[in-house]
Amino acid sequence: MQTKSDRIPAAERRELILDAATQVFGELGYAGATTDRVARAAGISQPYVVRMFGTKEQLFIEVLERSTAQILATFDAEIAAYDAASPDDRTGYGQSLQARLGGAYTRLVQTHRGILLALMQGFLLGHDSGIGPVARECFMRVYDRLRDVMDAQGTMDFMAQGMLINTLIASGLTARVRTDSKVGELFECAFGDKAKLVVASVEGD
Amino acid sequence: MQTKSDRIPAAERRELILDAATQVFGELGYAGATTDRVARAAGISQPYVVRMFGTKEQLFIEVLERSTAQILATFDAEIAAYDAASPDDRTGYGQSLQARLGGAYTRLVQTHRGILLALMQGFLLGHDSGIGPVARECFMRVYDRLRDVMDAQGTMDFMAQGMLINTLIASGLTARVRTDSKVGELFECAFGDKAKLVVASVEGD
DNA sequence: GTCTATATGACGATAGAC
DNA sequence: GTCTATCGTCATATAGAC
Repeated sequence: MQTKSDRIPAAERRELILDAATQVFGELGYAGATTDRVARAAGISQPYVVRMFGTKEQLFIEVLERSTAQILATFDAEIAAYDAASPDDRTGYGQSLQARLGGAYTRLVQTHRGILLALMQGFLLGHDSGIGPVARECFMRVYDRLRDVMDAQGTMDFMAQGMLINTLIASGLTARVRTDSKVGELFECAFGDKAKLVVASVEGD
Repeated sequence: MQTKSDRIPAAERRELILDAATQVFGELGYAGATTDRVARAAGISQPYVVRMFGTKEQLFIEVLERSTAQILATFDAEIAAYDAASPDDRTGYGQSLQARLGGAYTRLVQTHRGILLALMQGFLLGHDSGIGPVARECFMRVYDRLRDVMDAQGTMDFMAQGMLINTLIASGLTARVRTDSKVGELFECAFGDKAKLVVASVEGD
């Protein structure tokens, strides 16, 4: 199956594997996912995945850390854009910035759902002595960054909505939006005018 | 190991197994849990667990359904108590009832954490063709019941906070409440004056 | 009603060739 | 840099005794 042109640099291969692993772990969870499924999603053999990351656990940890970094980068960009747009007006800071960050999260749901789901799967693994500490650390990194630009209650509300959104996506309720009016109503509340966009993006898996 | 006095009626044994399974699945997730761990938590042999429920999947499904029924019963009791206390005043319905239901949820966290965590684990399994539909159904049953007594936005907010709380518990951040002031602050927002009580109850696993 | 023994399959990880 | 082959472990489920 292997031809000469399939050989690519390790650093690049790492990223491809991490992309695949983020998707697979996000969908199946840590225990539910297999290194073989990750390998197939990345188009390589199972032992190569293990060889490159040492263990399945280490791979998952790297997925969690990369996902967190990506979320923070997304938020940072939004905050920077906000600061650039209104460098003088610091009074209404929290309100409008919160809306911007919400929009950024909604965009993340559409384009990089895997990183949100993989993190969510990690959060539910607090009991695990290897993964638990990493997952908590990731959670707190996100919290801290948001807390820099919002008050405690605002941060709590923002993250709560994020967790609900993650749950709605992970549970697959998106597929019911058109047939169940109650679900549709829920999505309107969670995503506002972006609800239809989000649902469409999730359907095109 | 078995003595005559260990033999108990099947119906009663079922409940004991379901109790144990709720705990184990809540902590380790569906894929991460083993029927052997459930069996040990219930004080019986692994094959007996399988014999009684057919498959691990079926056991998990029954856990999800029982947990949902327990949550709904808790809410129903709270709603009934509220109706009894103020049968005439229907104007301020939503506001105060919401606080009551929040209190009920907080009590559930302290006394029956497993049912919330097991459900949460189920919600993240939307991809699974056997469990996914059941989990979505459970989610919607809770949503529908709350929606009967709140508007859509209120229901969304309530469930969002619930999902955040579930995540905080599952991730094990409770253990950090005393050492990390940022975490403490988060819990104050999530649980208000009940924060210390909740933390204490979770620590006494 | 409950156990022991075990068949069967799956998964993570290692060895070693190319 | 990547594969094939394979080992050891563990987990679900079955068979059958008590």
